[in-house]
Amino acid sequence: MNKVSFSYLDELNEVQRNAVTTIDGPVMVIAGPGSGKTRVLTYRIAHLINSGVHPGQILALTFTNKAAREMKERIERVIGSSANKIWAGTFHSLFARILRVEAHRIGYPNDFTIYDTDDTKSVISEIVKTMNLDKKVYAPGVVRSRISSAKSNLITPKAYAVNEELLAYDRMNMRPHIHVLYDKYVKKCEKAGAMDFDDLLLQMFKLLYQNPDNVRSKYQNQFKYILVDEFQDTNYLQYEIMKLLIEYPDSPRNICIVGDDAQSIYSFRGASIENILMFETDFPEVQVFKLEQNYRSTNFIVNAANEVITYNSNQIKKKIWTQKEDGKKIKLIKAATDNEEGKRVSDSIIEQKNRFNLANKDIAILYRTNAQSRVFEENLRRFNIPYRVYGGLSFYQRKEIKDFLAYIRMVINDKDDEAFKRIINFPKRGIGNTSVEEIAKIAEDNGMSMWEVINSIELNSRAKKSIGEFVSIIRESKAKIDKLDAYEAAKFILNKSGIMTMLKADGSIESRSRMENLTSLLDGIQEFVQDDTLEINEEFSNDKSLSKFIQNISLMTDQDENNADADTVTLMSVHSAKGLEYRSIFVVGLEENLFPSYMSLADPSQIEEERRLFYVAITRAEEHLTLSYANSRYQYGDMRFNDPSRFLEEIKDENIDGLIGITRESKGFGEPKILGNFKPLKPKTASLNINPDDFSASPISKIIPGARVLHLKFGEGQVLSVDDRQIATILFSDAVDSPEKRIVLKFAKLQVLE
DNA sequence: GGGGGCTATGGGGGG
DNA sequence: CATAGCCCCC
Repeated sequence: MNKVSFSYLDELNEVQRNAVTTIDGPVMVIAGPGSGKTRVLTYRIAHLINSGVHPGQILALTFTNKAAREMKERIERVIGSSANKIWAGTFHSLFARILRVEAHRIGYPNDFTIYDTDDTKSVISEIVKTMNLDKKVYAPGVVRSRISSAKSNLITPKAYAVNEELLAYDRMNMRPHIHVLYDKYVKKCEKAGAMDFDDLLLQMFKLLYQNPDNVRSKYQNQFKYILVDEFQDTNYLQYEIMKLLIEYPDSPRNICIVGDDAQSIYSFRGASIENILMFETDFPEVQVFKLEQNYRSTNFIVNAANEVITYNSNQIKKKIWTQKEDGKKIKLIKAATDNEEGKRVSDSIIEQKNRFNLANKDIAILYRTNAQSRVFEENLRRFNIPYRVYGGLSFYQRKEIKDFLAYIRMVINDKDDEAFKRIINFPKRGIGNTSVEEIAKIAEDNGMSMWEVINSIELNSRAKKSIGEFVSIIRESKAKIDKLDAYEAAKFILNKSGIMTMLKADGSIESRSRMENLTSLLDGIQEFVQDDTLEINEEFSNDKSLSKFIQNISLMTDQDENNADADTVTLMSVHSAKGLEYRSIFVVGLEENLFPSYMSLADPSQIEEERRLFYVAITRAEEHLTLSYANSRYQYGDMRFNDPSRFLEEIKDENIDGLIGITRESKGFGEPKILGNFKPLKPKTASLNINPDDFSASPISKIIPGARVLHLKFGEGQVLSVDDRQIATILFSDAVDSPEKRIVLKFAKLQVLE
């Protein structure tokens, strides 16, 4: 029955095997890209379980939802359904889960609200306004990041107020009052029963550190084995939480950290490479395993990665290597404009699919900023290449979804002033800014929530009647949530809110899509109600209330994962590509000011982080790596000109193939004139399967009317005519859209068939 | 006091 | 290009 099999150990190389089987005491795995890190992690967990560890005693922490999901899936494949007993997930989601049970011990309600970045910024703006500070100087984003990094370094508002270094920095930037804002912000969140993303860590720390009712030992006993993925991305606070969980008298200190300093790309949110050094000091008995053999990429790609990273001065010495063949050289696409870049990349994707028999899902386009996706989306659509965009504005960040969720938040936690402000006058019911500010002021002065104010204080605002309407919507909804299941309750609230009525009345295409989104959120809630799979810990699993549903929604940043197996090209930021691999990778927008980002140019350490980011990007590729840049692009509404990225120069020429396509010396405006044929292809174009080795382009002089030719993209065709500009009209009978194509001979790859 | 339209400004990455 | 803030009219 429970036959224990250790056969998976045969699939590992020696270093990997040692990293998997050394289960006692602290272990550090330094894992280069493609070195089988995830395999080591999953097999290590499988090995723990095979060695008699109960799955519920394992805590496996990751940074992104995507990494967590992938880890869980892979563990399940190895050990079966008991995998769902493992505490595997992101720091934020697992700590939120614990705090949902324990928060009352540290003065928070267990059904605390989670503030996302927008909520946080809005709270800060409010404080800046009431303090009569300049909102340009105290931009909410800037203030938020100061507060966030204070929290990440365990600096309380009190400590901040006397920390000369921080104060001096703020004075230098003409923001001497940040410590006051920090203090007020924390108090406001506490009063609203809300935690921001940093609080999920900070309050977890507080819980373990202050140790009410000896709660710490409960979790120390529960988590006998701790694993941390992407350790180079942890911040000080996360490190301290780990230590509280692992360090106690006679602790076996079973902690395994996995990471790669060369892939540290999150210092902007407080991650610190120093944690790796600190770990070696705090756990001197640590056993270190270095995984340097790369199983992912061919040699040209590995070489390029090694070359690029040598330009960084701060790094743990290691060199990745591969036994694979040289493979294809790196391709470079040089475009005149961002739009041409989009076209050439799409063009190149079609060519690769045909020449190398790649599926769409083997291909990913990686960019530095999410805003770059638009041009690629447009062009991929034009070529009828199915694609999927990760990141950017997720489903839960859409306006209509946030509005509806704000209603639900209000119904569940009426102290949630951020939700209150969002919906008090949405849909429009005649309660303007003046009234809202009056309510906010009274709330502030009396230490009440805004909801309490409108329920207890007679306002002289003439919006009184409308406020009454709002109160009854929320009250009636409140009366329902305990009687109905999450789905019925949500449907009731949505109806009451009037959002749907408003959208229906509007009738625009946009409104219709908003209504669809709301309906699909309701579907999601229905699914949640009917879902019968068990969660990690049974004490959490029977709650089907609406409150339970929305509790972790702020943490759900990924887009719907329903069709993860669909055959689509993937578009995403380099950050979210970490940990993934594709047969073919396009890294686009390689220009100074963009990649590396203009934000990083002044600071050498930030340039190094950009370089690590580039390192991450190129090491995602298994066989094909294409780098592209544009001489000019539209940014912030007008045309900008950027130089090619310094990172391109850091790759030795011997690893790079010649240019693809036109080299335009002129940095002119507008569309390049000649770009081949960009009419849309029908989807599911039959792959032509032309072996590139059998293909050799013929000289232009051979392309004459009547000749039979082979084209890499369009297959076999017959030349009808060639005009004096050397443009041939060719009949491709297999082409799905229009069989007749005009081909510019100067750029076309045509082979004359005898 | 509230709502709609126009102008000015800022624009990174993720939980 | 998107959003916030401002002005002006209802």
